[in-house]
Amino acid sequence: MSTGKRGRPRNLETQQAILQAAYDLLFEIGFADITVEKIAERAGVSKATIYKWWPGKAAVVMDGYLSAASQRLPVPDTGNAFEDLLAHATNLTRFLVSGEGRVITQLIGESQTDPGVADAYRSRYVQPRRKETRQIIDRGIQRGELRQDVNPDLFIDLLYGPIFYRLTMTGEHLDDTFVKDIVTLAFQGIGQPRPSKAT
Amino acid sequence: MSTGKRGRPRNLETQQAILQAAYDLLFEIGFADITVEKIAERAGVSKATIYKWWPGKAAVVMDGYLSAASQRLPVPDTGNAFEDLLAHATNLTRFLVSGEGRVITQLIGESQTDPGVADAYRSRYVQPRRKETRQIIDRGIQRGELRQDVNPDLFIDLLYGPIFYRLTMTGEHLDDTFVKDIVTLAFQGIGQPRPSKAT
Amino acid sequence: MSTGKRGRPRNLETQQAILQAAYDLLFEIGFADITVEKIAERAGVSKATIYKWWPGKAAVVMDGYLSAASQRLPVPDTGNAFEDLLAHATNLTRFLVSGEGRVITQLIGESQTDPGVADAYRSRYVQPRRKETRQIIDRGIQRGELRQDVNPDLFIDLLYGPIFYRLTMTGEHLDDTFVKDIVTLAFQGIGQPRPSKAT
Amino acid sequence: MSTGKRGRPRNLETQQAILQAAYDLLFEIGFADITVEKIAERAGVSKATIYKWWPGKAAVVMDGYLSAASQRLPVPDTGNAFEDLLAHATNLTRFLVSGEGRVITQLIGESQTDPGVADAYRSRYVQPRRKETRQIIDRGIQRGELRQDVNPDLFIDLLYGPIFYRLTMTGEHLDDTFVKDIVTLAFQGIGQPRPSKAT
DNA sequence: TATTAATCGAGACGGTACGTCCCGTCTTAGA
DNA sequence: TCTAAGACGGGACGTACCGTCTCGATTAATA
Repeated sequence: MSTGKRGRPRNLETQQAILQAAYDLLFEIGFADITVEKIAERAGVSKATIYKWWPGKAAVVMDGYLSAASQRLPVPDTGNAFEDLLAHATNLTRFLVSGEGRVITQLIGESQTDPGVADAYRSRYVQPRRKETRQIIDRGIQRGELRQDVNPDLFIDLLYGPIFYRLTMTGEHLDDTFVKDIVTLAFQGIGQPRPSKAT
Repeated sequence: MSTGKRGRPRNLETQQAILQAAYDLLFEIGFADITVEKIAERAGVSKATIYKWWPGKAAVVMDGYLSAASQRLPVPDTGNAFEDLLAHATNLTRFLVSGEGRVITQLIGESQTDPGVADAYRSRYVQPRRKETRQIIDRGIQRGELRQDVNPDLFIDLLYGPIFYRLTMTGEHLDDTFVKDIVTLAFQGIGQPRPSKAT
Repeated sequence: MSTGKRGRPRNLETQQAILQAAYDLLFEIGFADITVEKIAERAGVSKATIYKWWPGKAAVVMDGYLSAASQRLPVPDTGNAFEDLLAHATNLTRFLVSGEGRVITQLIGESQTDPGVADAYRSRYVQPRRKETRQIIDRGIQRGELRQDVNPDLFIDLLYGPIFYRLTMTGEHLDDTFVKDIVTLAFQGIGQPRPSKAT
Repeated sequence: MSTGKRGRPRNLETQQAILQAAYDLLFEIGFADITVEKIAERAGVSKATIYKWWPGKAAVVMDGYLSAASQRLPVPDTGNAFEDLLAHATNLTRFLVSGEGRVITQLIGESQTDPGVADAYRSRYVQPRRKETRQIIDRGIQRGELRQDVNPDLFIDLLYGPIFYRLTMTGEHLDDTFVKDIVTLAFQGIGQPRPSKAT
């Protein structure tokens, strides 16, 4: 009875080399200038091997990035929701504007056109990050620091949306001050504070 | 006296035909499948003419889109900032999720990689839209409906960031309900309402 | 043990198809109107493949011609040098003025400008032909019919030079009579015959 | 009559400038690399003007060469046909192998494909030269130094054919020795000298 | 131990689009 | 009226990658 495991097994090192090469190239020459041929050459691998396991350049590069970039941001837990969210958002922003995080915009860009890439990005990057952030928010809600009458996922959109909006669309400066302003504003709301509600 | 206008003048119709062709193709086959050759063929124009005036496909297509898409969103003025912003954001969102507006994500995607395209997009699309929105906000501030102690540009980031965040990154559903929720939340803030602080 | 034959081997049929296509086009539309694209299309081959093995159109066409045109002229051997040379020169001339041989002038033309083509033409066409002719001449010398005090290669220049001179430069009529006249004259010399020298 | 710029046919200067530019370029970059645009630019003339008077690059360049290269070779007249022909052929050869004359091969090459160029070359270059040479030959015939029973035009073919044959086809060395050998051989014939015919 | 099946490097190949160059024509402004 | 400047449609150039396809060599599990 055959287990279907005949033949030369897939070489793990080869896959690693491909992903590593894709990752390195992402920083060295950028997504747009990457080609499957360059990945193959740097990995010391044949093009056919790459096409055997991935549908194309975008998939390899995204896979390469997601595999390597598992260095999670720390999830702060100071006992104060505002402090935690501010710290987290600040960390994220510092990462995004660093050379390291800069490649993310390119992958976001590609994912606008390539559904496979978009899927991978969302399931392997966005969702996990949201889960982390939910921890902070849930703690804040439990402690009564955050509203309880609203779907808390919206909090994430409201806090992180503006950051990515600047990053990918307006191109305006992204720094700690901006993050602090946005987080503060998101906490307080843009509406005029109710002047002595109970009056 | 030479006006510097020697030689056969640039044919305006030709440029129009090119931009129109690029625009049409954007909807018919999508950004990724557009080629300069297809634009040239459809416009009844030679490739060289296109390359004479634009550096490449991305530039033509972006130009074609921005030239055609001058159909401005109406800027509501109901006398109430919340209503105005909600209406405006809702209109924008409806446009973005329509077939018409869907192409925008592709251009945003491309602009992540192509600085020229990003510049064009920001100066000819983002900035004008922000100016419109500033009118609403300024009116709201003057009427005392919106905070006066914060840079009002942040309001825009807080309101519209989440919409584009969903559109381009999380891929989650974008509908009127979400917009209403976000606008409402942005007004109130995510923080627990101060329980009659002054009491 | 590796024979250094890694990779997919070069497809012989492909090369044949390219050379054949180039050869056919030479007769159908002439050298000037040939393009690499036309060769590729007719051969059912991609342009890149052609450029991989030849530096350009001229090289392919010349190669195509030389590969196909190995139909050698017969080398007569009647026992008489004059008869042999006359027959050979007549055959050559008839060939040159035929549709078949007419394309040669175009290749000669191209070789004036393209050193690679000139090299190929000389080593694969001119030299072999000269070798053939040398056989006739050597026999004539051995039989005492031809001068023995002169470099016999000059004989070839003297006999065949005038034929190509008419063909490529003066454009005057080339026929059997002319060949006979030239061969006869080359045998006798243009100088006044020594009037009974020994008298 | 007027010496100023008034009423002076400007186009004559223009024509000269075009022909001069074509001629210069022929030496500087060679026929193959010449373009109408380069001629126009160097002549300070518009392309349209060139196309108004010539059908294309080959025609202009050939015209430019033939107009400039009217520096005739001297036609020697020593009283001896052999000496005259040798001197003339030597002069011609020296000219042909010089940088100056080297461009001729390129024009001969082009004329293999372009009938207009071939016509111009033959009527304005080849025929005049032949006429000159006929003078020498006619004198030789009258003096009894050259055969009288043969069409003297053949003499020219026999003498000059080999020179151009080397120049354009075999690519072998062309020097004074070769010329002397060929002229001598053409005088004597390649056949074994008649051993005292009348004996 | 030999067979068999799969992996893999190398690289040829058909194909598509690139961005450039030049062609030959045409259109305007200026002398 | 002639012509320079130069826009334009057209066509071919030679290049770069795409994704597919042999090859031959390698590698283990199976027989």
